[in-house]
Amino acid sequence: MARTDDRFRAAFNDTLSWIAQQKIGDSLPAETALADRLKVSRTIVRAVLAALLEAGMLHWQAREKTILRLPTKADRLPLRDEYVPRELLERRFLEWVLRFDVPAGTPLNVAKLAKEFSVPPHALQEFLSGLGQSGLVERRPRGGWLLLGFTAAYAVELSEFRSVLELNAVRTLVHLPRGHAVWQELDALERQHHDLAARIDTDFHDFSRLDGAFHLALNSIVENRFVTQFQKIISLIFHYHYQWDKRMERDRNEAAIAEHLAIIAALRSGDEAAAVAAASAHLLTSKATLLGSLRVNDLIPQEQASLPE
Amino acid sequence: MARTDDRFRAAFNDTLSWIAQQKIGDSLPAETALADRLKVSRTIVRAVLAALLEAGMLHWQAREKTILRLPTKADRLPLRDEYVPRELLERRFLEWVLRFDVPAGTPLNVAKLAKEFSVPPHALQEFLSGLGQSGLVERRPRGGWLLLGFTAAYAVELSEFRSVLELNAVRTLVHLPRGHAVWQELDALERQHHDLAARIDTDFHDFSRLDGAFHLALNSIVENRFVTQFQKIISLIFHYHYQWDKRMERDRNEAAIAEHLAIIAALRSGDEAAAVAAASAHLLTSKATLLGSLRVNDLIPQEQASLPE
DNA sequence: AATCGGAACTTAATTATTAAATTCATGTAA
DNA sequence: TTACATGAATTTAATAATTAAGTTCCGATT
Repeated sequence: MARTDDRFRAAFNDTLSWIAQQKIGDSLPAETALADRLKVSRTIVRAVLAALLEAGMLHWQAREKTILRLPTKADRLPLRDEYVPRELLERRFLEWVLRFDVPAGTPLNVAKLAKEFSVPPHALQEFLSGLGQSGLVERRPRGGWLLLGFTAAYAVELSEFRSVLELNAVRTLVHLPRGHAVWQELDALERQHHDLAARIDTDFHDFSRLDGAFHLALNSIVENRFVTQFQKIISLIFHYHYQWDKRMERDRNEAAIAEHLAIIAALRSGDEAAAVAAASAHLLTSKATLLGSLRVNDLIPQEQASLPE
Repeated sequence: MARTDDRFRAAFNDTLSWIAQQKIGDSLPAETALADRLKVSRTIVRAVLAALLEAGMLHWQAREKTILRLPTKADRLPLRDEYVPRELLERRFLEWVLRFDVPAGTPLNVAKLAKEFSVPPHALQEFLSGLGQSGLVERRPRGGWLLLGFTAAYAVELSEFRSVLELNAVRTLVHLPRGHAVWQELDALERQHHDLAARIDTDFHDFSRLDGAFHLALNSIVENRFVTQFQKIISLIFHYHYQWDKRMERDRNEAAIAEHLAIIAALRSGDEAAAVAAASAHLLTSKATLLGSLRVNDLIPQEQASLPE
């Protein structure tokens, strides 16, 4: 077989559900209307109508489409075990890589991985191609992929790149007029930080989310597709690691809250040097934390094995 | 047919060439040795040997491989019109896009484009997936690609991102010890700039290359895979545009030389603020030039058409 | 003992097939 | 007559099937 007919099946079942709410003798809307409703092309609508005709549920001649009988459960078409959507694949793959089940430098087997992640092989291929940008994975000259992996060097460079982008954002932000929406956002974030600080002993887990929101707010003022794109990768990776390194989590988070508050204060002061200094300090802490979490997971020691060419 | 046997054909022809230099009755080396020499797997070597046997050129039994006759031209296998290697595809595609034979917002037809660029469709697919990073192209939800194109907004954001990265490099560079190799490099570049300035009336075309070398040198001190990766895209795009916009080329280049020299001087002074200022000025000029080249090519006016969903 | 050869087994590049979208032409009812 | 519905053909891309090439394992030979 070639392409799957999942789309047809879903449309067919949806149509059954709709018919079930009608009466015998009612007629169905026009093909285009059905297509709109089902969000599919007319081609599928016609295939559905043909199937209904075949099942004796419909009288269909030209524009006349009359319901002959109501559908039963047996009429429904079974859906094949669905493939995982792309976004979930991304999550799973990153989790798999970052979670170190895989040593750096291993060749990836597309067919096997595809099965493991329950996606068609070419979908994985495409995903990996797109991942080239992240530097986590590399194409080998004659076929196959190599997992470069999340090494210490990678973490360092990622952190440094993050600093470059974020300090740039801070430098811009500090000079923005007070009317800019970002200041309100920072006010709200400040309150949330104070709030979390007060109940840090029990709720320190909530920091990961707040951290994400804080850095997103800082960077939101830079409207640049390249920055945004990298921000996505960066926050994903930092997010994952924050979640896993459980050592001293409460204390780390408490300290980070203080650093965030210091940054907000420095930004408000309008003093660029002070804001940059506060942000730098926090970014350094962040970097150290990320590296620490690698050590915990025993990922640091071996520098990437020599790659087979 | 499935996979091509180009690799086999090439190996076969190579082997013929080698045999032609031997004498009848000589014997061939071991399979592994041949595989090493031909840079292919033993599977192919054995296929080649089998083909030689078939052609009556070889007596082959177990380890005995004796040449029975020397090959003629007729023995050579014809190679199919070869597919374009990936790198050339990249060049052609970028040229095609940046040269705006294509309006922004057009859907791309993979099959057709693949034919046009003489690559197998799936190779183009993969290429496009990898191009996602550049923001020039976008995947549509249910199949197909959309060329976002090289719009004015794109050029602006690219320039600004470039500035962020390059100013960061400058900030680092200015504090490097005088013993660092980059200072020698800058000395050499300075000489080349003076040299070109002296013969600018005739040789202004040479500036494009010198410009590339200068910016590469600045950024070379930042050892960061993400920076490097972007640098590649950036220099590619700027390079193309410099080549095409022929207005005032001599004057523009002369001015740019002066700006480069100012940057070098400021870097030498060790004054970070001055260096950043000089670099900023040049980056602004660069951005203006890039935008100007877009205007020349009539790409600015229409903001991206509303994209079909 | 070290290397070579035979052969099965993996892996991924390419082609072929099919579902679905789109387009164009034609017909019908307001 | 005109707007909209239908019929049918064409185009497009997702998936499966096929085949070349790479890898590994094991027994044989020097």
